[in-house]
Amino acid sequence: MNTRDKIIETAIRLFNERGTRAVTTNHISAGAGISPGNLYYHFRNKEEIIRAIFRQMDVYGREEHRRIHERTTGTIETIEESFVMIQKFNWRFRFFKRELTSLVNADPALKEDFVRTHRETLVLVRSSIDRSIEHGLLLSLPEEDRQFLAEAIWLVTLFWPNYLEVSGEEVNEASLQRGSDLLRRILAPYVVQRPKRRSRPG
Amino acid sequence: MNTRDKIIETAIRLFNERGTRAVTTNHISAGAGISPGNLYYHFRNKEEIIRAIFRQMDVYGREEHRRIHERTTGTIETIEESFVMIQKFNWRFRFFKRELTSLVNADPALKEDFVRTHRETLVLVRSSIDRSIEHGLLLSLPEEDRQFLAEAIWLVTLFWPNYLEVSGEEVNEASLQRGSDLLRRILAPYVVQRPKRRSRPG
DNA sequence: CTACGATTAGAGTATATACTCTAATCGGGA
DNA sequence: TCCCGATTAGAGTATATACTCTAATCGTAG
Repeated sequence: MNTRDKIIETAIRLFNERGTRAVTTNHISAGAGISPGNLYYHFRNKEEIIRAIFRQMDVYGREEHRRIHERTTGTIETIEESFVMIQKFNWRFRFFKRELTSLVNADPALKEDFVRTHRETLVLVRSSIDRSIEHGLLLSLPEEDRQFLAEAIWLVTLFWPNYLEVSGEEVNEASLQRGSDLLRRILAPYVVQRPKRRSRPG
Repeated sequence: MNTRDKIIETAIRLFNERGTRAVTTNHISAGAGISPGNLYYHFRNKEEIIRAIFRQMDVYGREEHRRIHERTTGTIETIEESFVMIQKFNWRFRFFKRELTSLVNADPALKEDFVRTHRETLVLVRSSIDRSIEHGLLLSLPEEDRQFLAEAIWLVTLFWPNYLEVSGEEVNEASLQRGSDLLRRILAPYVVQRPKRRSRPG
């Protein structure tokens, strides 16, 4: 692993553990086993490290989205699966979601990048809904309702881990599953296959 | 206004403007027109100021909740009204919601306080749903679904301003209204008197 | 090998920031 | 009036932290 990547990996780890505030560039260089000077040879400043992490997150995220899109048939089960996949992916970058609002507020460049990705994601979710409707898996909905449904899904996906943390709940397999359940219940009324039939396997 | 309150007011203003990270205790004392020594006579440290702000928020919040509870008949309209009221109240303490996860993660005492309030609020929302069902305004739902509905409502209420900010949208009357709309659409399927007859099968 | 650009070390620095200390002042009761 | 505790001023300090500087070393093309 080259020095640049070592810095990024260490930063992700420390940020996840202690938050961007508490972690200094000197901590990162020490953690990566390099000198502060070396760190600053690769990054102009701390903000740039965070931006680089976001860019990596973005690249992985797009891959993830593509994978989800490919295997998604539009059934409620695949939507749930996608949620779980996204949460697992987010776990690696959990500090970012945790501090999301502060981070994007503190760095206009980062905000711009995030907003772009955010909008693209919303389009993806929306198109997934459209597809499900076309395939007769979801009830036909007017344009406006589709958009709102997409936003509801994305809001829950984006903030569920934060919700857990501020609720005093541990973020683990089980509690993430609850987020997935919540999503299912939000979607349930729109699923063509009668939603009231709650005798799933289990 | 006494010195202590002056400090709190100034801190709220500056935190809202620039975030807790960028605002120093010296900024606060300067902004309040007092000396740093004086500030530290009233508060042991910065964390204590934030805790004091939360306590104030909590007191106001409880009043607000009581008022909402009194006038709420359980119709979808009053639920929307409550959302808007809560958002307006939150606006005064917007830094707190913005940095919510970081703040509670950084201060265990604050976290404990917040979690308590959070749980109480969830109970309130839940009882509001129960009441609506009893009055025949919402469809009867099994226990589990009620709880999830309460959580969905509270999650959206809690994170809607954050969602707007990270979406690159301005937080204003109109965008807050969209949050209220979202909430209505989440609830719509459970409302007994169908709000709008849509062209949907069933 | 040599030259040389890329990389790295690590001591060093300017500044910021949370917080302290002591003396002064205020305000109200005796 | 004087006293005395509560309050306030504000210079001062220890520490942290982001970042710099220069010299050393590495890797590789010629």
